[in-house]
Amino acid sequence: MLDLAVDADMMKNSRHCRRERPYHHGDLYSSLVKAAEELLEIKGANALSLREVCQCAGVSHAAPYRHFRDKAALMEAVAKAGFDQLGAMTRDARTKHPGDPVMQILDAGRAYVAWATENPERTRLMFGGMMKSEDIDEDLHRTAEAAYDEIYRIIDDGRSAGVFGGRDTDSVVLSAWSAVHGLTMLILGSGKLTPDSPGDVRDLADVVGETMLSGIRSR
Amino acid sequence: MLDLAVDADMMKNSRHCRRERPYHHGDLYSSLVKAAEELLEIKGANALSLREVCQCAGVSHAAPYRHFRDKAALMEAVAKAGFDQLGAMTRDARTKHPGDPVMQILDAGRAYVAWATENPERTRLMFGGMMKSEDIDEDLHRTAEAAYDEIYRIIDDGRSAGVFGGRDTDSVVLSAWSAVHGLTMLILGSGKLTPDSPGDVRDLADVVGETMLSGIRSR
DNA sequence: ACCTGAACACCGTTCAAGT
DNA sequence: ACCTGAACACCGTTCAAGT
Repeated sequence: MLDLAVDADMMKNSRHCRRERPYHHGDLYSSLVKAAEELLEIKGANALSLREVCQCAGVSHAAPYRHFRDKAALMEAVAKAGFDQLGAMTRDARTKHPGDPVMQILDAGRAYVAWATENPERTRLMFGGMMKSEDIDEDLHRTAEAAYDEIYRIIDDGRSAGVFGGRDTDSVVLSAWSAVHGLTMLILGSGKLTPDSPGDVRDLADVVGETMLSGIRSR
Repeated sequence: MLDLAVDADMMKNSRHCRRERPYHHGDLYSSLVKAAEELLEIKGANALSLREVCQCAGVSHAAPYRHFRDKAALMEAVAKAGFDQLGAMTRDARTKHPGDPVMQILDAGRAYVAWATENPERTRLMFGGMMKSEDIDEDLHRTAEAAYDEIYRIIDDGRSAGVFGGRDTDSVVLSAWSAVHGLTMLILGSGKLTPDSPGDVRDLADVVGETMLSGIRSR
């Protein structure tokens, strides 16, 4: 809790932090989400305070309560935006390689690992047990489900085409997703795996991706 | 932040919380670790406060600072104990099936997923990015490394025996560990995967384990 | 050597009051 | 309808003082 002056400067210079402030903000909801996303990656989940987010957005520390039930609800909105991006990227990987399920799943895996590596704190937030807690917004659940469905669709199409095997699609999805998600969390969480360039990240994704493919290909 | 009276009762009844308190505690270090482990699983990482841990251990909220640099250092000690258990379980899986690398890795995977499912908050602590931060105790790094080495040894022996393939042992370890760790984190973190019995957990571990084995077996 | 109690700067949340 | 300022109960950390 040192360098308060430095922190203040940093917040002024951050992209989503405003200097001028009319009494009515205009679009405080999405300003708070943007500011929270940015500060989350800078400070980490543990050190991020709602009051900082408010200062960054240029409002008093009580203002968010008009738009969010509490701090957790703001973080849910950040997580939802993340699942939206993840789902969109997976859909892109599918449509980019029509009729080629192997390239679809490999590309989706690369994108998954790359996005998570670039947004580590957001990824940890999304998969850190938040989804498990009782009072989760139905909206968030649906968005996460939609991202999952994109993976399901790649695997299911691949099985229909005879490219992938397995007893049922859910088992194959579970295995493939576990491998990619596991690599992701090991990169984010372990001191051992520390790729220092996007190329390194992609190499790791390909190592795990190839092994995963040998495991799910039809024989 | 409600039910303070209830929480106080709960702490009194918790296993590692003491009622009588001589001025000198005796073994405060390990009492704090035990209390932190227990309260961590009950309240979750976000809601766990050092002051609660102190109350549970029967000392003032300033007492820990004689034994730990700060709150993070106490949590590191909790994580270290977790890696110790994980390493021991993997070693058990190896020695229990001498000469059978397939059963060794399958059993180790089952134990990994089972332990994490029973200790979700500790697992999230261990793999939640803590290891990545700059000022990590060398002790903790060594303990985590020792747990990794147990997995490495299973895979390396299996490759020497011609049971597992792959270009090098590290790639195979990465693939196998990613699959098991990914399943683990999906169970802990996603709302989708919610096994409600140890049998269900084991079934999931076997689904992912079999696919992973098809991927790493020598062909 | 080990622990306490008061103090400090922070935090999330609430609510009457302002615009 | 939207935002502020003061207030409340908490929190991590420090430090002189007690045992």
